[in-house]
Amino acid sequence: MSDKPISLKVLAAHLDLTVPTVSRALNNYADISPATRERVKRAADELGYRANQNARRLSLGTSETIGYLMPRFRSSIAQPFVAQLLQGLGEALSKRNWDLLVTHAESSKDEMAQIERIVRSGRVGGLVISRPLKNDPRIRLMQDLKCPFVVHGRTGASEGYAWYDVDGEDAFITAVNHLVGLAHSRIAFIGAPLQYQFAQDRLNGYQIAINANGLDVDPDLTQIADFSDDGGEIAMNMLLDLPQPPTAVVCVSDTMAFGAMAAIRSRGLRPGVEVSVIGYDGLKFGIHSNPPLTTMAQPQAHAGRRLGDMLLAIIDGDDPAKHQELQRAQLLRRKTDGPFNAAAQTTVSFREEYT
Amino acid sequence: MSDKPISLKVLAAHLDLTVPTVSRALNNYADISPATRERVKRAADELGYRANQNARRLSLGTSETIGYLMPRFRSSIAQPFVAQLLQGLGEALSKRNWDLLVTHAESSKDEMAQIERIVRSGRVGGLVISRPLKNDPRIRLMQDLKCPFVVHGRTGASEGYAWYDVDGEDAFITAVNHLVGLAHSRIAFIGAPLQYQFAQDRLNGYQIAINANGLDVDPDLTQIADFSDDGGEIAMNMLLDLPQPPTAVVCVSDTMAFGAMAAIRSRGLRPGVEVSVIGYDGLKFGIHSNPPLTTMAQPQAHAGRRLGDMLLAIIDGDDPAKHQELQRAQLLRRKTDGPFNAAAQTTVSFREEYT
DNA sequence: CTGAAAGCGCTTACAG
DNA sequence: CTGAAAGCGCTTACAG
Repeated sequence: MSDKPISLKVLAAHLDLTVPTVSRALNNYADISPATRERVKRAADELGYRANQNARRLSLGTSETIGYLMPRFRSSIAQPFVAQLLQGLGEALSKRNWDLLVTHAESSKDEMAQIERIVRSGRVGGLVISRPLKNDPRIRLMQDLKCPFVVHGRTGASEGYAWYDVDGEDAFITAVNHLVGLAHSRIAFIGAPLQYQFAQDRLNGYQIAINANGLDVDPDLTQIADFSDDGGEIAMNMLLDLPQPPTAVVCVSDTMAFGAMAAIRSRGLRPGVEVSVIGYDGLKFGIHSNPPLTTMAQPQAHAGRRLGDMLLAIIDGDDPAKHQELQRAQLLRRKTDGPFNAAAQTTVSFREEYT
Repeated sequence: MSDKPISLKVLAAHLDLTVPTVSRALNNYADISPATRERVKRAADELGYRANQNARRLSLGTSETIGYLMPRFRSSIAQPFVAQLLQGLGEALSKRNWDLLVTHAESSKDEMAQIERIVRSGRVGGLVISRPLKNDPRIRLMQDLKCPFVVHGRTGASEGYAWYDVDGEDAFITAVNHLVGLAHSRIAFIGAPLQYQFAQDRLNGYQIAINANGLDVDPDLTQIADFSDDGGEIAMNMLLDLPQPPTAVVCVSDTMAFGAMAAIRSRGLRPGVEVSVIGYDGLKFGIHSNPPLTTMAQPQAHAGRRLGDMLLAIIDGDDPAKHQELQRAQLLRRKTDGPFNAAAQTTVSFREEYT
């Protein structure tokens, strides 16, 4: 095994057969005698023959490749799960020997151009789109291009295309109810810009649960900030500066929750004691935060595998609208969800009033 | 813009020109009249023409794609920087419109087969290999296949191929010297299995610095464990169970350091007070650990970009041996490196002897 | 059961 | 400056 890859022509000559015959033998055509099929396969193995994919794909008219658009990130802490998602996708694709193409774009405009390019140039037979906006132009584009795709997340109008999502509304209802069960009544929400549908879904869940439990709907308790730990910290500081600060807060991501905890600690308060915090994502790292973060956990590797399977099925002709999968997040209790207590509440107010 | 991608043939017919002429116009051949070149380009834009890449690449005899082998991971916390590395690689490749193919493998044997397959099938023109073993069979394989590659890290014999690495030996000398400067004298090492060259390099640095400072070379102070937070925790527990436990520890990764801190805290000790801890990687997340982790930081996005640039240069014909780049890690002080103090030392011994 | 023909959609000498 | 020819390495009807 070495040097130039060996072509079908060379292999055929070596076997004293014709190129098409060898091709059919390798591809298990029924009309090839078992004897020669074996002979061909053996020789192919010995010579280390591998079909040239560019040629094969040109002939077949398919790229046997799917694309993944990496979410752009502001904060370097933001994407710990990309590796897991890619691994899951890879597993799904490898069953059929498809390739995974990863692209990233600097801006939304770049991204649109990028999509158009890789689709129209036949580089991919399908695309995975992450973290959609409420009204995401990429979805419209993919539909125009008539290229199969699957979305990790949902848009506002989630009909007519394939997606895999975790129910953020449900998760935040669960989180708020859990805090209410711990006797909290001033519960705040730290969110991300509402252009992202996931941010809206989670806010909806928060609001539904607040109303259902008959709690104050104080607009000051809803803080929207940059989707990063710094954003979480800033938002939490705003909340703690309120005349009547919250005793508990739910955050749209673990990363934002880490920032929120930093703000809480910096005032001499203890997450889970004076102020409860619940994150979202279930990052393994949350075990090591100070203190370990209670969170709504979602399984990322599973997401990758499902996304890959769905996309392949659609490429095979399935109706995209039939592939919509909603997972539920699970409350993962660690150390930042504590019971409300009046003493702590006083401490908070005290600090705010007299310092 | 919609439906079937439009071919050169259709575009040529539309323009009343022949296919080769249109091709040359699009590729800026000098022997095409400026007038028709413009006319062709305009039409191409209007019709949304994109050259079919499978055809183009078959004709050109190049895949214009490089491959990245995802490191396999035991622990889900282990790969927070894959996304950053991919982003850096993507940036380097996008300058020339090359694609990035990502693969993963279940086992080392699978990985070898995988490499052989994607290289011989012409799917990639080059490969990025991560986290090499001391004597890594993948490197030999790539050389046999005569396929350009670049290694993220180094093997034992690092000659003759291209690599980008951070100097682990130097980093651990720096870390140990820093602790010595804080008056520590019993300094432990928590490492990963020595089959990985990076694990060996970092151990070497540790040993060099221990000797250079004339400290005890107590073999019990060197703990090799699984490359994960759990591994770090187990190793730290072994160290704390020693008759004379260390007052400081250097860890080969931030993840292992997080585990070590968990072990320290679980005994009622404080990282950075009773036991100092220095990690390696500079994960942003370390800001949020308990307490914030002091670490030897390396720049990951930069690594991706450099790796991509080097590989492209080699594919263009550069001598691989000329592309070897060694970065230095920087000490990033947060809160886990504290001065040695006798009182703390007593506390540790006390706990161990009487409980 | 195997061979001879045609085509996938490009690019690149080679003519004129 | 543009056209007619050949080829990249496969696959798939179509003959025999």
